[in-house]
Amino acid sequence: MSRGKSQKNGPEADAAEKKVNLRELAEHLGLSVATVSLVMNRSPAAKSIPQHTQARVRAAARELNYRPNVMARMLRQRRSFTVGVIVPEISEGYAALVLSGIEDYLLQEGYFYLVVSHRHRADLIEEYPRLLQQRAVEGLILVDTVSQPGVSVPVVAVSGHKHVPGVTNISLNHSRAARLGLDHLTGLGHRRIAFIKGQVFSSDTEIRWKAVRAAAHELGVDVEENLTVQLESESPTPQPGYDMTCKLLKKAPPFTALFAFNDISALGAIRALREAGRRVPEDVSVIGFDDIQSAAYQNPGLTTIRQPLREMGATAAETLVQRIVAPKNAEYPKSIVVEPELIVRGSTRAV
Amino acid sequence: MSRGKSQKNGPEADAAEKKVNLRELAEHLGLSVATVSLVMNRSPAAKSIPQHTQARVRAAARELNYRPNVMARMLRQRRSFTVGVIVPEISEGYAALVLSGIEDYLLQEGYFYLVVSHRHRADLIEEYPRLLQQRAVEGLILVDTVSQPGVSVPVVAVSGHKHVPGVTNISLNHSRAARLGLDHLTGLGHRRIAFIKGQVFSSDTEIRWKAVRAAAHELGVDVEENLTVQLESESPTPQPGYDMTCKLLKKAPPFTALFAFNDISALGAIRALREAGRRVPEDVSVIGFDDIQSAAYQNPGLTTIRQPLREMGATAAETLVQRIVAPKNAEYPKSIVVEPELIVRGSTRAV
DNA sequence: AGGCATAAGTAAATCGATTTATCTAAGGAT
DNA sequence: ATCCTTAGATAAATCGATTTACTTATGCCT
Repeated sequence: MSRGKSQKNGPEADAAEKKVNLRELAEHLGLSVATVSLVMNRSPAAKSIPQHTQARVRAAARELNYRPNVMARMLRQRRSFTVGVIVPEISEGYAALVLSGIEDYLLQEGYFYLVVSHRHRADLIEEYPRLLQQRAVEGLILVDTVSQPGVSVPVVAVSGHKHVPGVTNISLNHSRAARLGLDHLTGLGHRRIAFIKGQVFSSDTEIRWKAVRAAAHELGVDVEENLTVQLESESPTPQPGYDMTCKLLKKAPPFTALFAFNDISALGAIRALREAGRRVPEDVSVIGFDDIQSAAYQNPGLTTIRQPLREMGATAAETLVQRIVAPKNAEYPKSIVVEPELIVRGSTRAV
Repeated sequence: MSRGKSQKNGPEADAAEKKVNLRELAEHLGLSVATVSLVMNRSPAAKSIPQHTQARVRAAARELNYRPNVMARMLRQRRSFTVGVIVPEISEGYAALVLSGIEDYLLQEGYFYLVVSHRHRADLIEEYPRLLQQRAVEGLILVDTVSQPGVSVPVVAVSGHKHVPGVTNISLNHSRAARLGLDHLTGLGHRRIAFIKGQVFSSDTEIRWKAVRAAAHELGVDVEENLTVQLESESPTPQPGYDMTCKLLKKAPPFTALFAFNDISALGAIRALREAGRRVPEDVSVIGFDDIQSAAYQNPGLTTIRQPLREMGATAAETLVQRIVAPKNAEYPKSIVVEPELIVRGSTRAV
């Protein structure tokens, strides 16, 4: 209470309570709703209304605390200034960073967004695009989600790779990413490298794996079947990475480095290695992917391939907004590629 | 393409393209819009309409792929089925988990939510409640955000502690939490315990610190001024925890345990301790707070006081929805308290 | 035959803005 | 005196549903 604002501290405090609509404002002014609306929207048609009247209108609007009803405006303009965002899960590093980039751009442009997370349930992946469209979103951003939305609004897919009509894909330069990672490991003298592939449902799994094999081939590194495992569970925690590394440690020949699908699984891998008595990085170097916020604060700090996730989100939002305001059949980018960056920390070292 | 669905696979595929509205549907049926609306909404007033006609209406709606326009419905019913959520930051950890709980409940009840993050900027904390209300949200959830929203919709504050009219606070039993943590540390024989307090803007900082001091007093533990530091930066990373632990290591007398404000700062603390040559947990035990998802996968695993963040989010959403549908001046809970849990992992051990 | 119920459905108001086409009065030109 | 232009505004349609208060026809009862 000590520093609380008083609840009623002026004439406008009362006015703020009751909502006044355009008609009431117009009556108060002795003008028509049309005039008031034109003035409030600074419409070009308001040019014939003298400055004096315009000022009077705006003063009254402020005084009565007039706020246009968005639902009415949306209905009339057939625009919602809302976009839908579909993510697998909010509670993990990847999506949270992308969302934060999306938000930055959208709010600044006057849009809001509705988020839904499908947790890899196929029925929800099917249903949510429809549901959001019924909610009148003007566009959709899919984050790490493979879907054929039968939609009539613009769609931008972050980490999308399929060419689908109506969809702009934002993706990392995976060839370069793979090359960065393997260059780093081979540069440190590693030859026997284990790999953790992503879950089948992750949209980057396939393309990244292809890129890794291509890069390995270029560098003359063997990608051995029995040094390769694939994440399986849907858990957004490091657990799947832990599980698969345990499996690797059981079945696999010795290896000196591990290339994980992402940072989260790298954390699980490090834990499994430690428990098996293998030190990181002394015995095994581990490299992750993404550069989530806590990667820098692991012990040791996680060497990783950074994806510019926040920028990818912002770019997705920017592209989507451009497509929303563009004419119906305008051209649009089918694909936007962003560049990775190698972040060297303590989890990798020379053999 | 190989497993893509065909783009046009039936008569309804075309119908799905063009939007049909209520009037058109009614014309197609040779009925009035009133009748069709009553049937589609299963309104009690539709009881006089024979089953046969009702079936006909629904069949046509399906066939023409009729989807009611939400904006029109919202306008008429003066309901948006949307709530606003204000968080400091959509990053990993705290807010992400709470959001995920909020989403679980809201979607299931047919609500959507708009998220905004203020990043501790005072102007945004002021502005966003207003902005969201102009967007016609029916209620507001504040997550870890201290604010006096001058609002006319129900508000639920997760980790809110101030008694503000119109606000329901959801908070942890901090006395018990502090007691759990200190019981654990003293049980392990620790007496010289360092503390990291939260940032001044964090809504839990004050109450948690009071609780810690009270618990320490009960247990006969000294809380020494020069073993206490306070987080300062706004960064959502472990950096502030790192910085303050460095400071602690410089100025402070020796200590055997560290009680961090949250898990994120505990990670920074561990890094700082390591760099100073102090092993965790051999030389210093570290206990965190929150139990974020990666806490279990630190090396060592982080001992922490678990807040049921997901449940807190779900409870916040549930309470808010109840308040939204309740009559205008109904009673509502002023405060809901949830219980913490001690999670013992590898970062603490006996002296 | 007259009165009343009921079934089946509809007309019209309403939510609150936006926007186009139109109106009036005053001034200027001829 | 008449016509034209312009400034200053407004009436009314519209967006697409919801919902209340009716209407009309039919059947039943006495």
